[in-house]
Amino acid sequence: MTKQEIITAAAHIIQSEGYDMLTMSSLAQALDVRKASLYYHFDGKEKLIDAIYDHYERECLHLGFSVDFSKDVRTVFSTALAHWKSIFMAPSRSPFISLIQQRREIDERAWDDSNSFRLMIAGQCEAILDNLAASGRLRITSARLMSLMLSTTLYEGLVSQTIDVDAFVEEFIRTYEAS
Amino acid sequence: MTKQEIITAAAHIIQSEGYDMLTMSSLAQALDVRKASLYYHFDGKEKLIDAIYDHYERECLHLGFSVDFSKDVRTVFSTALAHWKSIFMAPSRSPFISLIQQRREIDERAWDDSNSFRLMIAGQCEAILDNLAASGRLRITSARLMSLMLSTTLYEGLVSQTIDVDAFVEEFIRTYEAS
Amino acid sequence: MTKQEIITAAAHIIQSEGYDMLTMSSLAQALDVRKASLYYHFDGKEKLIDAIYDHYERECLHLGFSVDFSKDVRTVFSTALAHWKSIFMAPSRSPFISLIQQRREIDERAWDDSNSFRLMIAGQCEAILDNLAASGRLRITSARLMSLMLSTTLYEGLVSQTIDVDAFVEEFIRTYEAS
Amino acid sequence: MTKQEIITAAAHIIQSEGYDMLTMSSLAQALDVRKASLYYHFDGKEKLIDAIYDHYERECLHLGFSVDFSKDVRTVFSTALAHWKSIFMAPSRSPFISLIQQRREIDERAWDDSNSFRLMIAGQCEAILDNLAASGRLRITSARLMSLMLSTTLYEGLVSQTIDVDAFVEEFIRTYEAS
DNA sequence: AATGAATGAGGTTTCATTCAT
DNA sequence: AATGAATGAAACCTCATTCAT
Repeated sequence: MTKQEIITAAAHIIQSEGYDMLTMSSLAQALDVRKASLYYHFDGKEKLIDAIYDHYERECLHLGFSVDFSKDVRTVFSTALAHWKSIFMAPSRSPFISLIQQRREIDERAWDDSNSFRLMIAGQCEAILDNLAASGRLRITSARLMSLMLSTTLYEGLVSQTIDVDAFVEEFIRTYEAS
Repeated sequence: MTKQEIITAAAHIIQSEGYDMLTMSSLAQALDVRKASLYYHFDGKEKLIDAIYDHYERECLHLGFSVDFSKDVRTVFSTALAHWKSIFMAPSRSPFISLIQQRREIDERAWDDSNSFRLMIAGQCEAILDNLAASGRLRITSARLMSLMLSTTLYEGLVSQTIDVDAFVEEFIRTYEAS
Repeated sequence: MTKQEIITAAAHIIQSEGYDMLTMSSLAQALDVRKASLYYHFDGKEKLIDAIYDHYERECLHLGFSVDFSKDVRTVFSTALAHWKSIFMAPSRSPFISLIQQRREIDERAWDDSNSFRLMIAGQCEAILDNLAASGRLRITSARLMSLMLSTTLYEGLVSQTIDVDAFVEEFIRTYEAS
Repeated sequence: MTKQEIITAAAHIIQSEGYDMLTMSSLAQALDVRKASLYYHFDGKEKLIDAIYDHYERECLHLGFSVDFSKDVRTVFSTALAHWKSIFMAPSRSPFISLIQQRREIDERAWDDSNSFRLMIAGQCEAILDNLAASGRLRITSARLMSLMLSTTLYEGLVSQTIDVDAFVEEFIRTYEAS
């Protein structure tokens, strides 16, 4: 059992059963070790939680991203969308998204991470809209305003899965693409 | 001490300290009664939580709303915004918003309520955009798409307070108002 | 079960099994209640220990004492000795003596209490020697020096029971009594 | 790391933090090794404690001592006092004194060692008083009684440091020296 | 000679709950 | 309507110890 495995198992419990169902007991059971063993690897629950944040922040918040704006509108968006999905929906990262959603209102750190994600998407949306509008491929009145709305909607769709982001983006393109 | 007072106190703890800090002990302390007294009013914690949902759902989800579309664009929006703010930010209701935000991923009921709010705003946004676009006062390509983005952004701004909704609406109007 | 009973039971465990054998479990067992019950009466082990000190300090450190110096030397000493024995050896107080002996080197409070007892005996010894020397019934060169030695020896004899205090006092009187 | 170093480190923890703060963990940390390593040297905590007693008993209880009674009173006492201080206050031995003080009421062995020290001082005091009284340099009624009080007071002063032994001895000499 | 990893036992504490009063 | 007293379960954590390497 490595620190890695413990962190992953803990994150999975948080995602599947909820933050307050993560106990040292449930975690030990999930890993098929005894409770005391966990304390060999982490100096208590709080440190473990910190390590979860540390791990996933390293994993998630430094993901590079580049778009080739010379490609057509649909390609630009689908590239970006694939990137975002790989962050928010990939099985290896979604436990973290679930964590910060659950704890946003309570943990400062979850709040900060949540905002980092928002700002990341917002910035990337703005870059895309700016570029595509400037090159006349998208008809958008205010790229700034639109990128706020677009990114908020995408973020919400990606994390809560109440919005079909593929359909939404498709409709967005159809609506704002320059004839 | 009435059921009402208990519910209110519980909701305040959830808002100010987080859902998992609501314990029968902390609640009793907040109300300055002994723990056992709470069991006279509620048959256990689960029933109490149910009662919190019951109470606030009655409070929040049946709030009527009517807009006089003959008024000018700015008035229509500011009326709607005032209404939404009264739901999401009024001290008497914000504890519930905090609750469903915290528990959205975990409690089915919080999830449902959260979606009800979303759908409510979405529907009202769509009605407004439809009407104002139809009467030529707003230049919007697709009222349906725009109301999804607008309502999502407003919802997010109202509950997380990371977006200045007043400034956002003002900019929205400036951008899409028909000259 | 009253706070009183808990304190007494705890002190008895400390005396008979040693300070570090006092656990919430052993205490609960001694009182034939469940561990959790103890927490109804005391907010944790530390507070319980504090309460033990509080209780016995109130019991022990305010014990009045008066000697009738008109009585003969032997009577004066045996009165005083009876008084000291009632403090250090009475079943109701000896657990506390045992506690402060065990913890003198570790707890500030035990150290302070231990010194209070020493000073109490020292003061009373000095008063006795002063008086009996002044009235010519005891031949003592320096009452101050002798009361330091006498009180230290008595204290040690009373708490550790390695010295037979009765025999010691008898010999002391025989040695220093004015012919 | 040698057995010696472990014993010394353990004794220092006992002295500075208290007997119950000596754990295999704290000891390993103090020595900057892993817990398991300690078990290479000692078959468990109990054996380690035994070794501590063994070591310091060998160190302390066989310390030779001789006084040249032909020297003057002050020299005799200051020689003896220097000897006792070297036992009780020397940095290399004081941890053991602290240990037996802390455990006197609990460990048989600490109790025995404590008494050995007492008896040692008592014997040496009696020898000194006997000799100096016999040679007329000290005016003492009963050397036996006085040596009990003197040794008890010295012992207490040396181990608890609540009595200034130098000043005490000086006053003792001034008081009982033959004019 | 040392240690990484694990563990059973037992420690302190908190939780929701009950029940007689 | 309220509460004093108690409790089983389960939380977090520490302890001494073992064992393969």
